[in-house]
Amino acid sequence: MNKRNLQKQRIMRFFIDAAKEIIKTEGIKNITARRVGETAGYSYATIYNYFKDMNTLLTYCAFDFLEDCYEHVITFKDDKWDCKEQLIIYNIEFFKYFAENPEIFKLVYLEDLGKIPEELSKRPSISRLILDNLNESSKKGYLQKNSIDLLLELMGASIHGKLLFYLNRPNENQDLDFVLQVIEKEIEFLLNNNEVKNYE
Amino acid sequence: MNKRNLQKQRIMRFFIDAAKEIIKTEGIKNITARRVGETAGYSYATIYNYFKDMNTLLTYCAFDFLEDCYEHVITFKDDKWDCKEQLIIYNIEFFKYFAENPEIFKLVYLEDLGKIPEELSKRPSISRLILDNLNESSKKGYLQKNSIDLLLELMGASIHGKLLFYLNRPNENQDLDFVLQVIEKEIEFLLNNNEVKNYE
DNA sequence: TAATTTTATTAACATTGTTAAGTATATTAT
DNA sequence: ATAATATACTTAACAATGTTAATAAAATTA
Repeated sequence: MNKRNLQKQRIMRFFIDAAKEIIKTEGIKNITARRVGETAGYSYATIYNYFKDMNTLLTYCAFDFLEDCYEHVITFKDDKWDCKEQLIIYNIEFFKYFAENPEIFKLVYLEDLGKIPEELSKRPSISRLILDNLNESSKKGYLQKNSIDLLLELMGASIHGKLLFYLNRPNENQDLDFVLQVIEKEIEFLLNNNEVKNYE
Repeated sequence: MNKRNLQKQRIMRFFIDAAKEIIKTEGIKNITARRVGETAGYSYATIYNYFKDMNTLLTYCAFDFLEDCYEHVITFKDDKWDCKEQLIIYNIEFFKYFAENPEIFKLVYLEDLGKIPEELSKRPSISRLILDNLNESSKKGYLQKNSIDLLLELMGASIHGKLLFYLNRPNENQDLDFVLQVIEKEIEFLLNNNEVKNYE
């Protein structure tokens, strides 16, 4: 019976959207089953008819946010850019998305969500976007082909590490624009220094 | 009255050690005021005579663990190593410390500890250790002097990002030895590719 | 319309961090 | 040494939380 399923998906969506809204405004620490229920227009206990527990609901939110992030970044894809510039833009916009939504970062990357439902694991990923770019950059001679994997891993780890420091170290109080500049410089450093020497 | 203070420090230590033990064994999610009190040999309410709240106690634990981590890493300092090898060893041992103690990583880097008491902010830091090494590596010609800051930042962000993925992605189930190899390769990549050309 | 299944709510429970009130212990003054 | 006082600790209580069970309401089917 497919109608059943559609209706179920819709109600789930109410709860997910309610939870996302609360996370963005009140923060991950202040989300409660009761608040989600109220915002969604249901009793708090109804959540448990649709999600095993709060953690499961939060996991849905996390993957939803990841998709939102992808949508944000892909907005800045433009063929007018040279692929090195494009790579920098991807990284900067990715960083900005979470820098402007600290609570989303906390949910997606810092929260212990436990086992992830398989259905959620396969979605369009930014990692793929960067990989494609690195392949193109390699063709253009910005880096050696056998460095692609290493650079993908290195850039990914680095930008997440930076976000971790930027968002979880209230004392240090880093300036966003400065961090963005550092990101740009690092990427230029990584590509320039591994440029294929054509004259060899 | 200094005796008072000494006694106070001692009781605080009981609670801190109790909390650290619980975090290591039961995990950060399963620590409760009541358990800490019991393990320390006091009532749970006594904690509040020594710490403003649980978060403050956890913050003390976090900085204590950071010191333990430093102690662990410094163990592997040895003049027999070339400074590039030494740099790899520092990074690998740092990674291993948290890889073997996931709950410590969660507390130190992922937990939202709020404002950090000033007294805790100044401790021997691994970042300093790496910086010294990079300066030495630069003298030996493994990298250019004006790349030191960038590499320090890049390596630091990268290794924390890797830890984040390694410890918070139970589905992906990465192999520790493989990650350690990647770390080694990345450092070699970063130093080799920026070697100062002496013949220029 | 009656019977049944599905969906949602209310009430209750155990656990949590934290506080206030009270009790024991140690310190000081006489 | 004993009374007065300050310090250290505990017990009891509170409100908030996630979750479940019992119950009511609504929708579907017969």
